[in-house]
Amino acid sequence: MSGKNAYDVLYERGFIEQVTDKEPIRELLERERITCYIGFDPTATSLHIGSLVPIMSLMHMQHCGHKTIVLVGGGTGLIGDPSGKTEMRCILTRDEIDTNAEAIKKQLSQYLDFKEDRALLLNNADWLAKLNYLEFLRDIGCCFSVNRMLAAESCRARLEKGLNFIEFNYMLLQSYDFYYLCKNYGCILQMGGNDQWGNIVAGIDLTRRLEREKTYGITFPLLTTSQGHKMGKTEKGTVWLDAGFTTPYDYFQYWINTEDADVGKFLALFTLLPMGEIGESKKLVDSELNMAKAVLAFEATKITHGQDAAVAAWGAAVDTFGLKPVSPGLFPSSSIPRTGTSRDVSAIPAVAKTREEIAEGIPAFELFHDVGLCKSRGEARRLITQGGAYVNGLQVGEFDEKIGTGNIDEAGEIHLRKGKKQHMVIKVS
RNA sequence: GGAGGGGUUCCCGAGUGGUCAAAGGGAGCAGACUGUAAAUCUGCCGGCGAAGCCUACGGAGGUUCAAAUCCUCCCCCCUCCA
Repeated sequence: MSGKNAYDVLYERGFIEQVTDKEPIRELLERERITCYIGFDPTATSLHIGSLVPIMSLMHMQHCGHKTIVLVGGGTGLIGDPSGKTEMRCILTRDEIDTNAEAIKKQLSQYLDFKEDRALLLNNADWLAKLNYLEFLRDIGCCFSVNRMLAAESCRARLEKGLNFIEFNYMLLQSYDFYYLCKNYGCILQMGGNDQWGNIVAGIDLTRRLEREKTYGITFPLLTTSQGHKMGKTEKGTVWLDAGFTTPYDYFQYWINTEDADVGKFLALFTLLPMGEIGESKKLVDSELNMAKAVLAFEATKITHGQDAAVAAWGAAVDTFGLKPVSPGLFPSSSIPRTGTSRDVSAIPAVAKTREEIAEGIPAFELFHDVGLCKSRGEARRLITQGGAYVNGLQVGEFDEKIGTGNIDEAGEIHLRKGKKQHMVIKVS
């Protein structure tokens, strides 16, 4: 076993909401190299920030020497987990799910080491799809008490709104997964968001009945920001882990805009920096906290997109927001650049235009819409009228002011800005 | 299967023939203040446009000069009964 006890690591970093048996789990993790698993729903071709807590927990488990199984819910995805949702989710087709499952597998290998079976990627469609209904009912269904299922918190919430049979069955399938993984892969710990508690406990019960095997569960807190907002949602929509959906620049910006009250918590959850250094940063007050936010943004971006992309996103922030360098004494383990300005603006969102396209000048409101900064021309007009639009740092006075070749700077670019935070560069060729 | 209640703009939720692009709240955007934070205050908040036009109140028809509002049929959801 390498270094620290995985339970202690998860606990001190704020990952643990509930545990089935605290001391036994701790001792087990101390004593043995175990196998644990977390399921991910293949609802899209990329996971988003909402899945980051589970992903980080698996990284910690792996770093502590344990084996991890990432279970892509290719089979359960056909059903849709009712837990934690107020409405039934739209059901995807088999093809969509297979495509998504593949993409997610690939994505997760950025975070976990899959070499030499240190981590496994499995798809529950491989066993769930083969199940025979009558056999399943006989062998598995008989182990479940409907009374108990109805009493579960996750179910009660949905009982208000209505819940159909396919969803009600979800718990059996997830329980079966745990049993299957225990039997075939020796997996004895399931983790997941706190909304999974009922499903996890049900799986533990099932495994004990069928295999006479003792298994365990851990749940993570369901994060909202201090404002009570859902994690990972911004004006631009979901913050994805895929660079094609959410650029490293936007990803960095998401984290650096963390509310003051969340900085310490997020550093612990979303970076791999030592807790000692994170504790030190608690002394930062007022605007000094921005340094901690920069480190959070940098480290989080690095984990998801790599060092180079993180440096570029940081450079863009230095350039456009005058981000201050982080003091050398703070977060010594972070690889964030410590010195001066980079003038590297390559990470700022950009669009290309030719000289001909703008030769005659484009009315500002059309340009802001065209470039994607505003959803419609009307919105662009409002923006400009309210004084929130800038070209090369200068406020646009009239909504139909012509922007053209005269606005190109020495670097061959035109810088557009919406409000304080949203930048866009037009590269003119 | 029977009875009743519902489906309204991103969300919640008013609105029962014209004054409704539709109250109010939330979210969101912009401005002021700041630290790319929070809180607060102000403005905006369907699309295209000069007036004006188009698209929207589950779906399809109909009545009417005029319908989110009335009628018919259909779909979906909830509650109670079986």
